[in-house]
Amino acid sequence: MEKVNREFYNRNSLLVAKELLGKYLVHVVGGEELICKLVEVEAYMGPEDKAAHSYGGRRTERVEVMYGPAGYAYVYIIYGMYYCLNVVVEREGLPQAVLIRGAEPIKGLEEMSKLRFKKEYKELKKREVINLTSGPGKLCSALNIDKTCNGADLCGENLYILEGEKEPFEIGASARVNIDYAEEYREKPWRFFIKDNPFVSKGLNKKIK
DNA sequence: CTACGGATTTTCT
DNA sequence: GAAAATCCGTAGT
Repeated sequence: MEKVNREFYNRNSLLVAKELLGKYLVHVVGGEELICKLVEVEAYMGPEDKAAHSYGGRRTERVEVMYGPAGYAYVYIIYGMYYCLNVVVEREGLPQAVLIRGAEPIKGLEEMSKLRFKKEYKELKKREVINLTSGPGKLCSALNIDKTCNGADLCGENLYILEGEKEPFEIGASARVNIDYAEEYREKPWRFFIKDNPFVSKGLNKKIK
């Protein structure tokens, strides 16, 4: 399977977000490949987007990596306890990113289970299986993604994205999650997901029209 | 299955 | 000092 190249990332966040669905996220941990299929993402559009960390061109230590070239990881701590993984997109100087919100475990299930619940995969309850990677903080825990991954080169050997299978699927769109502060950008349909996939974090019921 | 509140600490004002 | 791109347990329907 082919690795996604830098040109893919060097485009508009909305475009990249949609095309990331169905691709495989890989993190090599202790020599083993942990692999998940991306099923839910959100586009953050940079300076114009009131929901983005880089809104208004804000440039702090935390968001610095978004100002660099495309194809690098932006990892930050949320609510003091969880990590969120983003893919930096667009050209250098234009700070856009795609938040990875949900994924389906493909390979390395035992290791993911231990990282997240400290249990064997077969010991997991149904609810726990779904909770392995069905949220931004959850998938970082299962894939052992933390602050040390901030700035990682996605065109490198440790953390990267593969093209994935060419199976067709339907894409859903909705408003982004937990950005009530973003005023007129709150309702923008910039969250994308694979319809009917159980590892999508929310919106399986009423929110989808 | 939905709703709510608490946990916990980095980041920025 | 307040907010934050979240998660989990508990209680209720």
